[in-house]
Parts: sequence; C-alpha cells; structure tokens
Amino acid sequence: MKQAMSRRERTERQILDALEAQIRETGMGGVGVNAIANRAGVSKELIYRYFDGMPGLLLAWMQEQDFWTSHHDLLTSGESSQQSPGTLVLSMLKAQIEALGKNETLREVRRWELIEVNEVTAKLANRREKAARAFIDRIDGLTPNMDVPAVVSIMLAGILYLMLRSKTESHFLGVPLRTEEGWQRLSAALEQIVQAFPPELNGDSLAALESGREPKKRSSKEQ
Amino acid sequence: MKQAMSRRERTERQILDALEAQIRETGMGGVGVNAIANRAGVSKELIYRYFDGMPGLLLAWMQEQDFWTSHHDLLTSGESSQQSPGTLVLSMLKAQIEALGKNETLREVRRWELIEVNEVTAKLANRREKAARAFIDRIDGLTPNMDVPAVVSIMLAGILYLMLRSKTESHFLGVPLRTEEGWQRLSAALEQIVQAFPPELNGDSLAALESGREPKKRSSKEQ
DNA sequence: CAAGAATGTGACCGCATGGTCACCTTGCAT
DNA sequence: ATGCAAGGTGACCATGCGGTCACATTCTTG
Repeated sequence: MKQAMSRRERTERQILDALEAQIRETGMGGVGVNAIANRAGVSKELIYRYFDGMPGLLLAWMQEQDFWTSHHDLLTSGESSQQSPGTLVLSMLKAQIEALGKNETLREVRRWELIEVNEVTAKLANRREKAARAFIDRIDGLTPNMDVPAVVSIMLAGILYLMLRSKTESHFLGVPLRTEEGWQRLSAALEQIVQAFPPELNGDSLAALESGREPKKRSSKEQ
Repeated sequence: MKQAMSRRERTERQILDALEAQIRETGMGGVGVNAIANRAGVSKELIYRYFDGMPGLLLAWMQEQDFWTSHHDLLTSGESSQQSPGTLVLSMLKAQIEALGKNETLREVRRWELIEVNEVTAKLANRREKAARAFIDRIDGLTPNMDVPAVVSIMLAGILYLMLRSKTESHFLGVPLRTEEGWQRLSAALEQIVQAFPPELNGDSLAALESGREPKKRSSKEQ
C-alpha cells in the first residue's frame, strides 16, 4: 500500500512539475496533454486516470500553489491595521510587484486569465477578487471623500499590466520594464501618488474623523 | 484591367473583413487560415496568393487600421500645447478609454500583444511606443521634480489592464468593469490622481519656472 | 501461490490544422 | 476567335492534437 501510494504520488509529482515547467517556458498556449506527458516522461493516459484530463490537472496544480493566498497575512493581520491606509496600500502594491516579479509562471497564468474564461480561470478570479475585496473594504471604510477602490484599482492594475507587458516589450513610455532601475522608478511613482492623497489616508487620523460626517454617494448596487 | 483589379480587390476586402470579424469574435486564438477563408467564403489558397500567408495578411490588415495613429492629433497638435500638462495627460487617458472601450477588436489585439511576440506584434509595439514617447517627452520636459513617465505609465497601464480584464471578469476590487458607472468612477479617480500632483503640472506655470533649477537625476541610459 | 487491482505503455482513432497541387473558369488582348 | 494570364476551387497531404483502448507489468492481498 505504501509503495503503491508512493509510486503513484511520484508520477503525479512528475506530471505536476512538468505542467509547471511547461507553463513557465511556453505559456498557457503550449500546454496540452501531449506536451505535458512527454515532458514528464510518462504516458498521457495517466493524466486522464489520475487527474481526469487537463482541466482536472490544472485544478490540482492550482490547488497546491499558494500564490494567491500566501500574502493572506497582509490582508487580514492585526498588526497591519495599526498602519495608515496609505502605507497599507503601498505595501500591498509592493508585495504584488515582488510576488509577480520573481515568478514567471504566475505571470503566464495571469496572462491566461486575460484571454480565456473557463472553470479554472473563473475559480482563480473568484478567489483573488474575494481576498482583494476584503483588503480594500477595510481601507475604504476608513476613508470617506475618496473613491479608494477606484484609485487603488488603477495603481494595482497598472503594475499588473506592466509586469505582464515586460515579456513582450522592454519599455513603456520610455520606462524600462526589465531592469531594477525601472521598477524602482515605478515604485517611487506609486509612493508619489499615495502621498499626494488626502491626509486622512496617510496617518492624520484626526482629519479622518473630522471629515467622516460626509457620507459617500456611491452607487449601492456594487456587488 | 479595371475589372480585374476590382474583382481581386473585392475578394481581398472579403478576406480582410473576415479577419476583422474573426478577431472580434474569437480573439487571436481563433485566427487561422482555415477559419478566415471559410468565413470569407473563399478558398484559403487565395490567402497565400494575395497575402503570402497569415503573417502577411495580418500585416496588411494592420496597415489599414488607424487605431494607433488616429489620435495623432492629440499627441502633436499645436492647440494642445496651450493646455497644462495635467489636463493634457488626462485627456490622453480618457481618449484611450474611449478608443478601447468601443473597439473589441482592438482589445483583442492588445491582449495578443501581451502573450506573443512576432514580427506583427513587434511592429505594433514599435509604432505605439514611438508615438507614446513623443507625447510623454514633451510633458516630461516641462516638469522637473517628478518622474512623469513613471506616474503616467502606471495610470495608462492601469486603464489598459482594466479594459482588457473586463472580458473575463466583471469587477476589480469591487469596481464594476462593464458599466458606465464603473468607468466614470475610474475616470474620476484619474482626475483625483492628476489633481493631486504638484502645481506646475496643473497650470501654475510660475511654480514650474521657479522649481526649474533642480535638475533631474534620472539614469541616462533610458532608451 | 494465485487472483486481482494498480500502474504503465504504445498503438490507434477522428479531427482540425497549415500548406500545396492540379484543375477549372473568367476576362482580356492580340 | 485564339491564346494566355488572372482568379478561384476542391482535393489532397503531413502533422499534431485530444482521447480511448487493449495489453503488459508490478504490487498487494487473499
């Protein structure tokens, strides 16, 4: 029994690792049952037996990735609530740069999410949006007079795009996307934007309380 | 002779139109010589004869699109130099939202540019980056003390990502991506960001002159 | 040991793809 | 009218894909 499990688990590992490597090297466009099986050095039949085909394999692989949840501490920790909304947003953005910057596979998956919608990408999107919303809602609650989700959306989406774009283009508006220097400029730009915000976002809690009387007039059907 | 040209040009049109429709409906992933020929109601052989295969067809189609150059006026016009850098940036960003928002085909092409690099995507990227750089350099020259390209990169990349993302996800950080209301919030957020900038970007030309003595200390090998 | 389940392989099928070919038809010019 | 090039078609080929099947081997358990 232990041997049987071990044998099977070993080949499952080979398959999962082959999937990861394939995604990293060819992107999702090069992912198929033939390519994965060949790379794993195994018969493709086993992909169907053990994972019930490519969708199941992708789900299984996704499950053991902690990309999406590894920074859960940043979103829910108690200590972080001590910090001002501005620095909280900033550290979230920089964590995203860090996580995406060192993980080509993750970037490929996120490119994939941009062009195809299926059960896998839908599941990924749901997880992510749920976590992201928990984060942003806490900050938004503290900061009236400003559409925090919209502003942070632009900044977060901006670094996402530039991260993904770095694969196919070396510069964007003249800013280099493949050098440390370029990303330091972009990080600095994020800081400039955040620091230009109203004082209640940057630690002036008195101003935050004072301006708290004005309610937001945002649409109610935001879901 | 006139008839011959007309006949050929007519079928060339059919093919080009079929390509456009195919991109719009299936994205670049669904573009192939068989699909295009069928949709055009023509033999695929003609694609090879008239366009020398798919790459040539794409180049030809690209050539007659004015996406990338249609807003050339915004980038080079003389009247626009009357406006402050801030409003100039803002109107550029809104023009991008407008152009992308009403053109699904364009969005598909830009998704394609994110995942594949070949002679076509390279050519597109070059054209775009050249025009964008001409725009940003004029503004950057007027505004020391701030890394304008980096800040504008984040905003422009942000709306690009959100535009592309709207295909596969309806919300981002709770902001709806498929409603007028959502995009008005995002436009408003862009305005907030720009207005929070130093005064020399928003029409205070005196302040611009005063702060002009401090030179930028940005890397010189930006190209 | 024997039976049977688990593991693994290679061949095979149907299908769609990109690409080429021979052939037919239309139109024009001598 | 004859001849010839341009325009257009359908069949064909090799290839790679996802998917299934029959079969061999190995392990576990009666």
